[in-house]
Amino acid sequence: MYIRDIAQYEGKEIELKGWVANRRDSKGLVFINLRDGSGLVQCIADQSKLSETEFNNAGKLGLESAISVKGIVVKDERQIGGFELQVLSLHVYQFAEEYPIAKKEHGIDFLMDQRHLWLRSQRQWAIMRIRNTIIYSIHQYFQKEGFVQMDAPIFTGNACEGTSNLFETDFYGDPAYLSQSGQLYGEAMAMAFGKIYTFGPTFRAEKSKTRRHLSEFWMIEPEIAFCDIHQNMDIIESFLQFVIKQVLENCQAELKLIDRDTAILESSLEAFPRLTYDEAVAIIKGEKDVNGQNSIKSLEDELAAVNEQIIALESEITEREEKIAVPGMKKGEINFNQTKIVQLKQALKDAEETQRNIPQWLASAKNFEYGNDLGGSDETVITRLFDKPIMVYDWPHEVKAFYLKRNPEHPRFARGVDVLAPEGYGEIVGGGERETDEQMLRSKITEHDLPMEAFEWYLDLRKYGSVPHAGFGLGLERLVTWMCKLKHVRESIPFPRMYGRLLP
RNA sequence: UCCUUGAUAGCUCAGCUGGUUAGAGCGAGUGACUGUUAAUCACUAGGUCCCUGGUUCGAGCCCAGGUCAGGGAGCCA
Repeated sequence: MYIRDIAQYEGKEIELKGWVANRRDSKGLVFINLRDGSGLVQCIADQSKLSETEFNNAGKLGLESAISVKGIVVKDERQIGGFELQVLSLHVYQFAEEYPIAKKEHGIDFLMDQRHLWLRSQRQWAIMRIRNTIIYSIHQYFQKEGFVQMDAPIFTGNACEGTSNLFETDFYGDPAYLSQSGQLYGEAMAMAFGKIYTFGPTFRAEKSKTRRHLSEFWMIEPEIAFCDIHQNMDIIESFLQFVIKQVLENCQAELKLIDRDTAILESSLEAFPRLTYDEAVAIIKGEKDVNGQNSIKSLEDELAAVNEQIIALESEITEREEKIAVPGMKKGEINFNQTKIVQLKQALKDAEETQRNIPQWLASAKNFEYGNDLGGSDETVITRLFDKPIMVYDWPHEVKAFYLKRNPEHPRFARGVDVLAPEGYGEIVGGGERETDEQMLRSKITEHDLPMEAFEWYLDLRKYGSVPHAGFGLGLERLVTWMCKLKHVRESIPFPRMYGRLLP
């Protein structure tokens, strides 16, 4: 019996097992918010309906104590799920020790240290359930489209794209690296099965400290034989839209719990704009407007808005501080104002950080040098102008991986495609059409200063039935982060691994 | 690796221009209250002011070096 099914049992007696998410008492009454992993329900322990021991135990329950209760389900519109439980008997599995996560705001470092417990909180529960729906619908999409799920190795002997820093391990005395992409193996498997996808962990040893990086994350990499860049973009679009639709249909409650405004998810069900690199650069530099919006001007407007917001926050803080300094105010009102002041100061800190960042982004956008890869801030700048993901394709070949095919009409462009999520989230997918010509690949491998012998098996794929093919890599955590509109990827995975974070 | 912001009670923070015995709220403990939603009210306990060195009659506050953390750049999904 789980809380999520409680509506079917109105007026009936049921048994629930779970943890105490909150407890309050009053004379003769104890209110217990019970959490069982499937949902939350308030249980009322009434002195007149319980034995003395049971009632005393109810009053002693600390947060996260484990209990089971039997009782009658009663409809009550005031409650979270619309129902509450009138307790008839209560069994205690364990009285929990003092729980470190208080019913109050905490700093991120503290919460990350308590990640094993933080996962129990409502917001994390909602995020992880959305993550689960995303994973499930990814499999549903590919399975219904006839893709075969296959796994690329995690230990590899070579740095596949020769770019990222890899984690080195000892493989029976030889150096081996943790995989940073299953891409090349995906191509081999696609030549065997036509359409495949991998879904596995990926490792990057970058000392990145930003809101979009993890050292260990999950990547989905489909690879399709007989597919060009445009068909590849069609697949990316229909795939992402399927996932978004599933989340919208199945996670309404979770989205509401985390206050996700779903307007952008809904508009993402319309066709994604497809821009060439040249068009994207023109937009970033402010040479070309989008829907009447200019990137440079919108940044400047935001900076002005942030400046105003800072002044407003500062004056509200001063005002409230002066108010509580006057003697005679009731304690409850002082508390309320103090809590408010703490929140306002946090908002002020965030605003000041934005205030420091925007000028850097502006400078980066204005001085963007044609031919470079888009930086994190450039992605932020461009995606703020759209209400759905955008696809940028045909990149200068120098900035992209060696295995990408050239545009046959304009060989200075490689047929890569990046999908940038809206609302400033940036790259969630990177992919493209692969080079099919063996000699071309050999010269690119030499050009990138990569060890030829490590790629001989890969080059074999171009000797035996080389065909046009394409694929892409989706960063699961980045998709979860955007869809939940999280501030940081670290909240999108149960136990994040990042620079400086190996525990818990 | 670079730029930037920070570290004070279990947690979130205040602490003025360097000045006597370092504060609040939450949490914990005790008590009051029969409908609470982070309940409320009263009382109690709770401190290596990140570390090392320096300046000073005097340092939580100033200076130097370090550690850890937040944000950004680079790199990327």
